[in-house]
Amino acid sequence: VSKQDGRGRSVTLEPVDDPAASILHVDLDAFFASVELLEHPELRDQPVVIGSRNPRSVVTAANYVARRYGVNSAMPMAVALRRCPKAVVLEPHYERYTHLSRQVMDICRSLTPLVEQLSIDEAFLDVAGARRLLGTPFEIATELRRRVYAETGLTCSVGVAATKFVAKLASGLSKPDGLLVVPLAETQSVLFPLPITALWGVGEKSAEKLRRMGLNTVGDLASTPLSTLQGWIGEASGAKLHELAWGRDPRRVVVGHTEKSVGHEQTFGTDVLDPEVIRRELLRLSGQVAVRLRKAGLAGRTVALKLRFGDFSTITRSKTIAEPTATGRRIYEEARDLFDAAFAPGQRIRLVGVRVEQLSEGDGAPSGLWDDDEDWREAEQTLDALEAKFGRGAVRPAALLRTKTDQRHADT
DNA sequence: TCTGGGGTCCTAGGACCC
DNA sequence: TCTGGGGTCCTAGGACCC
Repeated sequence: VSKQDGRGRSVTLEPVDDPAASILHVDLDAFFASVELLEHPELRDQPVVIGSRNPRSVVTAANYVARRYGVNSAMPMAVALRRCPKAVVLEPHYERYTHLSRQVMDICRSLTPLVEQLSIDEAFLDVAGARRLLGTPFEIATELRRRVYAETGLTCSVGVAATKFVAKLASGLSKPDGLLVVPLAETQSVLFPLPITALWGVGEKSAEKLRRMGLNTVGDLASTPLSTLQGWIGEASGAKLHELAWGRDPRRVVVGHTEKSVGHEQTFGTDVLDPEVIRRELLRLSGQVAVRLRKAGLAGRTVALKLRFGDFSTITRSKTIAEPTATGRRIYEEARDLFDAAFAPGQRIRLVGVRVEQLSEGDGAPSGLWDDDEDWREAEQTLDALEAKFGRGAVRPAALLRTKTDQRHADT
């Protein structure tokens, strides 16, 4: 079968099989947009863009009709609407996406336990052990695509190869609604003609650097001596890219995934000059981060603050503390101190973010007294108000917690 | 009408230790 | 007597991915 991909290139799809190619990469097509179209089938042939209405928003997803106008994810909404004024803009509904994502992942897991979820709309499957029960990887991929469509109404693309990287590449080449098997023996002939940006980890900056060195295709990169490459782009990146260019990728499909950091950030509708507004936002973000940490049973030792200024320049400041924490109060205190040290009056703040790193399985969260997150938030707000009145450090959180608990007992 | 929010990984310098 | 090499941790910045 021969068909066109999203960029008008011709892609050949063959029902080939190769025992060495047992890794599947599943990728839902234009996921958020496709989900919204399930609810609005009448818009199917119109350009549809997902994003919020606020003036600083970006495109989170675009259907294939909109992409023909040059509209893509991460593009400022203003630019997207300039390119495609007739685009229908729909607000995102994350609960729907999460729900459908779960359905699709369940279908994957019914085929093999070796499923590694990469993001909300992507997963790797290793079907080496499923061959005798379910058939060749090609047959399994076909069945997977059939079931995803039958059970959710969504189309997906699947790449099949011997490695994760090539499988992911293959799903991208087959998009939308495609299936592409790259047998081990054909890996290099598929890889070498592709532009260097096809390599996982080569974005615009690296591509520009490599092009200046005369490298335009994956094949060019493969034939560059490793040490030369490392001299240009660094030890680790050089080695990794060189391996990928030859189609070598030792990463296995792993089922569990441990988070390394948890964070939240917020861009203001208009830049903020008042540091008190920033501190309030820091308190809110710290609380959100803490809630997520406690829900995951985690605590962290490093608190990182992120500030983006009116001119879009961005700084980060971080502080590592001795004991892991998962309380909004503690996270906020560090974030606020970092902010106070970094902020100079007159600066316009566009974005503020809080992230907690160096996570461990945490008894950093005091449990028992306050395991209810609503109570936490309320306590933190109360504390904030008291500090505003009596000054920082004038209120002992422990005392407040006790008072609050006593009061609840009294109410009961 | 110019730039979201969630992340991961790498680099590089300095402090510190053996 | 003027300065090695290996390792870890911390901090800041940046590229990249979805």
